[in-house]
Amino acid sequence: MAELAGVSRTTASRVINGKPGVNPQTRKHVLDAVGHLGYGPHAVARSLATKRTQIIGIFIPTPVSTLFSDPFFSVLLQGIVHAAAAHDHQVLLTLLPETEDSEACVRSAQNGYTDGAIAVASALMSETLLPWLQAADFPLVCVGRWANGETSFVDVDNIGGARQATEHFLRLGHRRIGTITGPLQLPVAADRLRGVEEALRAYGLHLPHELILEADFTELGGMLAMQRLLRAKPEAVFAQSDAMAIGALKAIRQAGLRVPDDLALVGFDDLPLAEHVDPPLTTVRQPIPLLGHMAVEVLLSQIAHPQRKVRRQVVLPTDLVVRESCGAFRAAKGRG
Amino acid sequence: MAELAGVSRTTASRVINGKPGVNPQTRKHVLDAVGHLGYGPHAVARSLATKRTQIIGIFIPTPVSTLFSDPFFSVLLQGIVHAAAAHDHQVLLTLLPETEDSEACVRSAQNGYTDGAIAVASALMSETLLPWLQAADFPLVCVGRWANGETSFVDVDNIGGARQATEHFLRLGHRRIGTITGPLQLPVAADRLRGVEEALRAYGLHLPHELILEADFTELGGMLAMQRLLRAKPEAVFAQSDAMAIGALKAIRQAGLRVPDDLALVGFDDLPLAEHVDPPLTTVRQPIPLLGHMAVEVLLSQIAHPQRKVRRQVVLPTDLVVRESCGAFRAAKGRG
DNA sequence: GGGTCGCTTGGTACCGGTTCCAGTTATAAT
DNA sequence: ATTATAACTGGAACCGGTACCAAGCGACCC
Repeated sequence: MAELAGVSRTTASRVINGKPGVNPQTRKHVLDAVGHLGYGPHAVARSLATKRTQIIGIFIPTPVSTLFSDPFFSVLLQGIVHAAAAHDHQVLLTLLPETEDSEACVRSAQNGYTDGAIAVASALMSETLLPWLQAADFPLVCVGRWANGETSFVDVDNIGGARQATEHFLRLGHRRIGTITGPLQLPVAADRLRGVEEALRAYGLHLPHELILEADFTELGGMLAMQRLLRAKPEAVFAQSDAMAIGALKAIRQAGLRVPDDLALVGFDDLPLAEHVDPPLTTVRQPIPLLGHMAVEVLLSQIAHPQRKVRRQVVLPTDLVVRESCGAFRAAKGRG
Repeated sequence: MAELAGVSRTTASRVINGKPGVNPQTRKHVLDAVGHLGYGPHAVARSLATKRTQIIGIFIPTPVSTLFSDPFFSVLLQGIVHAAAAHDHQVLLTLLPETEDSEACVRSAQNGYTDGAIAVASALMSETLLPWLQAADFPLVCVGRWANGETSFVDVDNIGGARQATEHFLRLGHRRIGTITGPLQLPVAADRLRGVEEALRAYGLHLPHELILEADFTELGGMLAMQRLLRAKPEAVFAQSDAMAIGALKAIRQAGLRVPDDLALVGFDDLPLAEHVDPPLTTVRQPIPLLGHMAVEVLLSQIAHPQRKVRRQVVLPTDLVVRESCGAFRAAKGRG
């Protein structure tokens, strides 16, 4: 122990934590000793005493651990890790075990290593785990809107983003607009659908049933949905994710049609992939790193003020990134 | 505390850890109490006593934290997290602060929260941090070969993979083969270059200087390198990463040439992106999730047997994934 | 010169587990 | 009946820090 080199551990503790009320000479003496024998405080012991670990958890239900290969998640994670580091916190990846006993699951997650946690919204999460976590009064922030008003969340403006995409189509002259959605029981999918409907309604249009295809956010799902959607002969298609848009692209090409000449296409996310496909994908960009930052901010403020029951709910704006697949450049050229 | 519900905490501890020597009736009694008041052991306190946290760290120097958006890293991380979970461990993401005082940096990383760590090889890591970590006798496994023989590592067979790609070109009849490398001071880049040279040598050929272009593994770097490489008029090009191959693709197209008709191209990694570009990229696949698994296995065995100084070094095989960009299908069609 | 105050410092309990050892009781052996 | 032995349980120390409180000490004031 460092305090062998001079003083009592109380004083050593004061020096190391930079607390006031220590003689400058004593302080220097302690710091010398610290430097001399390469001492570093033992974080675990400190946590036990202070009841703070400076660690925030990320809860991932095992069944959805394919999340990792989702670029959305990667970028989100990067944002979270950076924001956490800026606040002197570390990030613990916690895989929630697959079990029907969600109470035990929550207990194991809330094992004391984390001061609070961030969870990515998913059907699984919301149905089984969230209620327990809330009941345990554990600081938690969801990424993605969560229907229950009790929980803090950060989200992007899904309704607005979908509306932007749809309005873009409408301005380009398209009227028969189809959409490929995610699982509609997820708020994110329902919101994006609603955005499409709102934009159409503002133009006095409505979205007929046969132009809505429900899929699962994946590329394969997008391809299958597009194959069915083609029968309804849309002029333009808004896919709720870039992955589905890319699947749709394949289906369209297989059907012998061209994008954007025969069919305009817009995605959602702005994955790095989006600008590399052929044609480059017009898409709705989400400020994902910012989303991660906000999640950390909200979580830390909740940890710092556990008594304050205010749950903060943050919604960030989206941008439409216009590339080739929507046909806007071609239309402009034709006009100009 | 749970032991208020019956017995001493010693006995409670025995029950919870499933140790022998407890009366079945007492055991049941304790378990009832545990279930009744929703008790879960406090991981931090346990760690303090046992000196084991069941957490493995992943060390990421801040300057290279763009790693997160690298699909290689995402998949690796997924493999690590899964393997760790299978051994009842969690994963802590530790961003190493940017500072020239690498000793302090290492001390902060080795703060007691982790039983050991996995680090992704990088120039930065190897030059400054690794020596300290080794000196501290801290269980550490590198992903990517590390020149110093003292450290455990897991890696893929970079030499073999590059050889596979080159032999593929040779079998297709190409003789003037160019290559775009990563930073050659990294073992991974040097190895892949060596694989190319070995394959050529087996055919009695050698690699002239003007056909080697050093880049930085990124798409932009690949594009710039390809622009210069085109002057040497290669028939086929092996890029040491898919990202660079994609950059090369752009440069080739800008130059008015077609792949694979005018120039055959092969990458390395098999990113998800690889099959979506046009033309789909022939590439050398790395077993990345397996790499993560092995890293965890090696690390845990090292943690379990700290006295045994044997550093394990694992090298996994690679596969050539043949798609369109190498021209093999076209060649076969032409022949058949 | 004695009392108060402020600055520094050390003593001690505590966080919530684990571990070692001693003690208690029941059972078996002599 | 007495003692050895085994099975079970509890007491106390310990892991390495932090927090609270008391005490030592010189300066200052009256």
